[in-house]
This record gives sequence, C-alpha cells and structure tokens, in this order.
Amino acid sequence: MADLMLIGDVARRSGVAASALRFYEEKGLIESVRTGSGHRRYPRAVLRRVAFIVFAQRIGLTLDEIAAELAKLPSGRVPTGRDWSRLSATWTSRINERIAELERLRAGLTQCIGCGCLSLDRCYLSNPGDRAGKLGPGARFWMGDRPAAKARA
Amino acid sequence: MADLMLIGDVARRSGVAASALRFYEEKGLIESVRTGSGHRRYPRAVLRRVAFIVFAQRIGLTLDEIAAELAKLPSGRVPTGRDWSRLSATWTSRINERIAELERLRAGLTQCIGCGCLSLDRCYLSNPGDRAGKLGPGARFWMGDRPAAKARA
DNA sequence: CTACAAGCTCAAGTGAACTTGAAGTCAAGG
DNA sequence: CCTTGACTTCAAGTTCACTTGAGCTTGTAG
Repeated sequence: MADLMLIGDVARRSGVAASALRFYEEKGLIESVRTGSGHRRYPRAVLRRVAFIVFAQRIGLTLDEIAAELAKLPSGRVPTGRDWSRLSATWTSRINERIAELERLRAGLTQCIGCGCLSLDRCYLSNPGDRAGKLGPGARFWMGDRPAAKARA
Repeated sequence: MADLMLIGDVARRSGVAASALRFYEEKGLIESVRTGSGHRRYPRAVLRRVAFIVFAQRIGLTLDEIAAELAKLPSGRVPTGRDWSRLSATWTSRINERIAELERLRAGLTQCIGCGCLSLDRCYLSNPGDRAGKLGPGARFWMGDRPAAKARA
C-alpha cells in the first residue's frame, strides 16, 4: 500500500547505482521524502524520471541540461505521458544534427582522408561549424558508445 | 626551404592549441625534432597527422585508441593517402552502430517516452546492448556535439 | 538482544583530455 | 643592450559524472 521505495529498490529497478541517485538528488534532478531517521523514500514515479535521465544522457545532454528540461515539468502533480513527450520533442533536431555529422564523417572516410585534402583549414569535414566556438578549460567533450551507467546489483 | 614549422605555426594551421600538441607528443601521438636550444620543430606532414587525430576524435575514438591506430602506419617514411585510408577503413562499422543507436533513440522520442513503457528494465530503448557492460570508476562517457579542441589564436 | 545488511553524510579519488601558472630560456627588432 | 614574444618544463588545476571510503546510525531477521 505505501508505494514508497527504498533507494536500493530504485537502484535495482533502474540499473542506476544508489550513489548516483544520491548524486542526482544533490543536483536537483530527483527528489525524495525522508523518514524520521533520515532515510530516503521514493514514490514510484521516480523510476520514470530516472529512465528519462538515462535516456537523455544517451542522446548527449549533460546533467545540467537535463535538470533544465526537468524543471519544465508541471510541479505538484505526477507528469503524464504528454508532459514527457512535450519535453523530448525538441531533441529530435539535436539527434538529427549528430546523425548528419556522423554521415559526413563516414563519407569522409572514403572520400577525404585518402585524397590529400585533409588539411584542417580546408577540409569541410573537420570543421562542422562549431570548431571555432569558445569553450572554457576542463575536459574535452567526446562522443562514446559506452554504457552511461552501471548497475550496482 | 627548411620546411620545419614552429609549434605556434602548427597550432595556428591546425586549430589545435600548442599545449595540446605538447600533450599529444607526450602521449606518443606525434613527434617533433628539437633545435639545439630545445625548441620543437615539425615537418609539414604533422599537419595531416593532427588532422587525422581530430577527425578520429569526432568519430569517438579515445587518444589511446588513436595512438594504436597511428602505430599501424609505416615507419620511416611519410604515410601516403593509401596508408591513411587503410587505417580508417575499420571505422565505418563503428559509425554505423552509433547512427543506428541514435535512430533508435529518435524513434523512441515519439513512440516510447509518452507511451508509458519507459521503465528501464522493460524498454528496449534504454538497453541498447551494453548497459550491462562493466566499466571501472571515473568519468561516465557521453557523446557531445561540441568542439573537440579550441584554437589558441 | 545481537548480528548484519542497508542507509546516512562528507571528503576525497577517478579518468580523459587538456589548460593554466610558475619560473626560466631563446630569438629578433630597435 | 634591452625588451618583447615565443618557446621550454613541470606541477597542479579543471570539467563531468560519478565512485569509494571512513565513520556512524537504522532496520530487520534470528
């Protein structure tokens, strides 16, 4: 009857480690209610929220961006399917851009690398529009095909 | 006549910061000859090597993987176009896999997120095959569409 | 009642790919 | 000769997304 889950349950059901769930809470991505003793309890709806986070990560959003998206959800009630799909509607173009770039790169493998034109300042492949963009210090971003999270169970 | 470039020239022509070039050298990705005073000098062919590195990064290879690829190039002579294209021939399948995943995700945006099936342990979208893979601690990898390097000029 | 699992907080570590800063050297112009 | 800018090394810092460990408390099964 009390459909409140322990953090371990959420971890098992979502495949996201408990430490990651605490981290998401700290970042404001998810919420929990606390028992008198300070233990976290989650309503079942958190599973969908976590699924959304994992999904968004694989598409390429940072946790900060995901937090911004989640902030658009209606507050005070459990989001409906329509709420979720409204959120994700804007992502299609992002995916399309990335696919287009990969296709450009794939074409370049046969056409460009061997032909001698691969000289950065000239080749359209190596300058897909944003190479000149400013970015602060820190990790250089890259795309990967590895798991976005690891199950703790 | 001496077609040896300064590190600053290479940085300007490639769009890769001088500090990054030193870092690549430390990692064994590129080489330089040194003047008597210890300054780096690069043959023009390094530009293509750097272009290849940037290219490979956008496809999603780590620097370690790129180093392994570069090690396959013939030593002792400047690589030809054929040498380069032989190297990159294996990447197409990697790109294809990534494109396929993005297409799966894109389809899921309209079909899956709203429908209620988005519950990690059930939805095929959130488990593209490798979610169970083991990975040590450290940064969680993600795909991005940001610049891979920033020009210093 | 006593194990023992599971939860808590907080600080520090991880890895990739660099950047930044300190402190010093080298080369060219005026 | 002096300044200026480009170069050198080396250590430490940065971002992101977490994980790990220490030290403690809670909840439950036997």
